[in-house]
Amino acid sequence: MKDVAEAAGVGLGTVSRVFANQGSVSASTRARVEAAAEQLDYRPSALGRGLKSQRTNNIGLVVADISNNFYGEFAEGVLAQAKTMGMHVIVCASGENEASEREYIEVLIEQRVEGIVAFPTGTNADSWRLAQKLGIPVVFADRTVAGLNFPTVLVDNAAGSRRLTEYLLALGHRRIGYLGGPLGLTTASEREKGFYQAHTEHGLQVIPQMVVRGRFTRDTAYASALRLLDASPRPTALVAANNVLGEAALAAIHDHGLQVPEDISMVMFDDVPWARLIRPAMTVIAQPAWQMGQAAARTVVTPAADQPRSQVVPTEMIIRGSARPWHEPRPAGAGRSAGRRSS
Amino acid sequence: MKDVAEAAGVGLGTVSRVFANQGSVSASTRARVEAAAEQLDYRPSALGRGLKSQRTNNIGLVVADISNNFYGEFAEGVLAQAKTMGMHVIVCASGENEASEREYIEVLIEQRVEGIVAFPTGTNADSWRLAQKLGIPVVFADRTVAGLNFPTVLVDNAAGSRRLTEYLLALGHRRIGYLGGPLGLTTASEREKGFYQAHTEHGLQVIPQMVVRGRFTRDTAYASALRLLDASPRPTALVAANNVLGEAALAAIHDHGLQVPEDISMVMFDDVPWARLIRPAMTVIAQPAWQMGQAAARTVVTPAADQPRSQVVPTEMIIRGSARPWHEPRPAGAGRSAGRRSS
DNA sequence: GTGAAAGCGCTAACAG
DNA sequence: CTGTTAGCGCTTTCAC
Repeated sequence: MKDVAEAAGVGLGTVSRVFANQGSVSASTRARVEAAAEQLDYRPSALGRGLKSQRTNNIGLVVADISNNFYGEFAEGVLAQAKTMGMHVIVCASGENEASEREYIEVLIEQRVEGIVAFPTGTNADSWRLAQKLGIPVVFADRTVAGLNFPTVLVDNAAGSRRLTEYLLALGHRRIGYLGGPLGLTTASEREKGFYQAHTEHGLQVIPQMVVRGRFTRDTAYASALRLLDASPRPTALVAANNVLGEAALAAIHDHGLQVPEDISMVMFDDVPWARLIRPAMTVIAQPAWQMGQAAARTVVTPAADQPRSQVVPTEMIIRGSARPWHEPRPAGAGRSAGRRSS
Repeated sequence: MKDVAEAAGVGLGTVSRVFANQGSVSASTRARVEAAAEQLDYRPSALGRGLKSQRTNNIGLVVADISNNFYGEFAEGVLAQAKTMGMHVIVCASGENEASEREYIEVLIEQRVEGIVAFPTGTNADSWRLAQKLGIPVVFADRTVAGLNFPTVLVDNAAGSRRLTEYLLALGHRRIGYLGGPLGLTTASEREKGFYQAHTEHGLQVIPQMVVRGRFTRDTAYASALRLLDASPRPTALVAANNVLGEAALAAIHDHGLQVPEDISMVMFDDVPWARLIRPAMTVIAQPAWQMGQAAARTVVTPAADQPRSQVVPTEMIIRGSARPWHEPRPAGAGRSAGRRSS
């Protein structure tokens, strides 16, 4: 900037005024400054500005895995909203790992971001509290952290899995497998709760071996799915608590030489692209990931009036063809399994 | 920091030394400083440090659409590598839009990032040149920009689509549709070139109506796919130049009441999750997106010795079940189309 | 309308 | 080993 000032033969302040576009500068001076800047390829430094103004125009985004379509859509929403607000986004992938998450929180604090949107692992309450204490607005997406009353953008997880389960129950299924996540994640525990609720409402009991929990990540999901399929007797239908688990379940089903929905019915959370591409397409609870990201970004930069306010966005159940009615096999029982009849 | 110094009863320099972990500080002083910092919830400011040291430890990543699994995987690779190097990543989604890309380049320059990894739209050569001139290493991924000899991480696009096309040709197909991207993207033009090469090598001519170009984004892909399917006679097989186009093609095929591979064979670029989940699974050219991201991030922070060096990563053709042999229908010609026989 | 000067938080060089 | 000081690039009074 100094160089520009010298080249234009003006003071530092004037150059600053030209670039900050405030205060008043005569047209001719402005032109001279701009010419000099152009000539020198000058670009203002966000560091200098940030240091002085105590504003970075940066926000942090902490997701588990950006290659997961759900987070990807969400991130697109955050990015889009950030762009309209002149904000930039530092993205961190925690891998659902608590230590990693804590490190990233520290990083973002040091970066003096003006807000953090995160899918929290469920722990690190102290780190989150610290960020807040240091004046950084935090918005949680998809999940919450025990003991922290932060603004959140959530979906009604319990209702979602309840609807999925009820749908299967209404179809006649009585041996429904549930592929869930670690209970430390509120998302996982709530979805599991919905699964139980649906059973209870129908006066039914959940069969213990029918509930299997893995991590919400690719590495362990397949093994969990296998465990469920190897139960004896095998479930006639299956609820997957998110798209990663659903993907693993479908792969495991195929690897067992089974077909959906002929041999086993299946439904899941998340309307990812492949849910629409497989035949028959998968019945799902669709979460508006992009809008959630947008809402979270908006909330985080315009700190809610006073109270930590939470918003619950609606989900939509999209019925497609991955589940079919099930009837108790005739006593004169035939083949190996069930669910062969269409309605 | 000043507060910490006062609270600990030491000078600024000492506090700095404690946190930068260099110079020597007596154990007792260090302890006192750390206690004071702890007490005050002090966290060093990356802005202050950055301004002084002229290093931000930030890099920029410019992708088209982070919700596209290919970019998502790539981004994961970048993030992972960045983490090991103590770097943080500002992610920008250009939406394949040139003006947007230019803005982001400006932003990243102002942010004083220490490197930019980008999937360039193919234009904005001047902006890229500027970044380089200002001392910011730039690495292009997947594509290049005309007139710019920057380091790149590429795959052999022409070879990939050539193999895909040859495979179809070897299966007997003679009316192969090609769903490609805008020729401004080197990725798109090279893949299209490979399609032509394969035909030429077989002494065949590409049928003009069989080549359709859309953008590499969701909005127009479906319409392009439709155009191809509505050609008369319809292609007996189809090459999609990336996963977005492939997704659109498959959706269009389904919407036409057609099946893969019974009614039409299909192959594509990108081994996305759904390619493995559909039945039969899709034959693809797999690009090692994660590794490409990792390599790009590594390259961008450790500027290649001297020369702009490019690396071409290997692709793998994974043959699955989405294409089948085709034979000319018997002269005593029957129904509407072809490709009904299996080998 | 414009220049000069102070200071944001930090590091590095230099005394002590 | 530690305190002091200057200055990174910018904005923002405050005079003129």
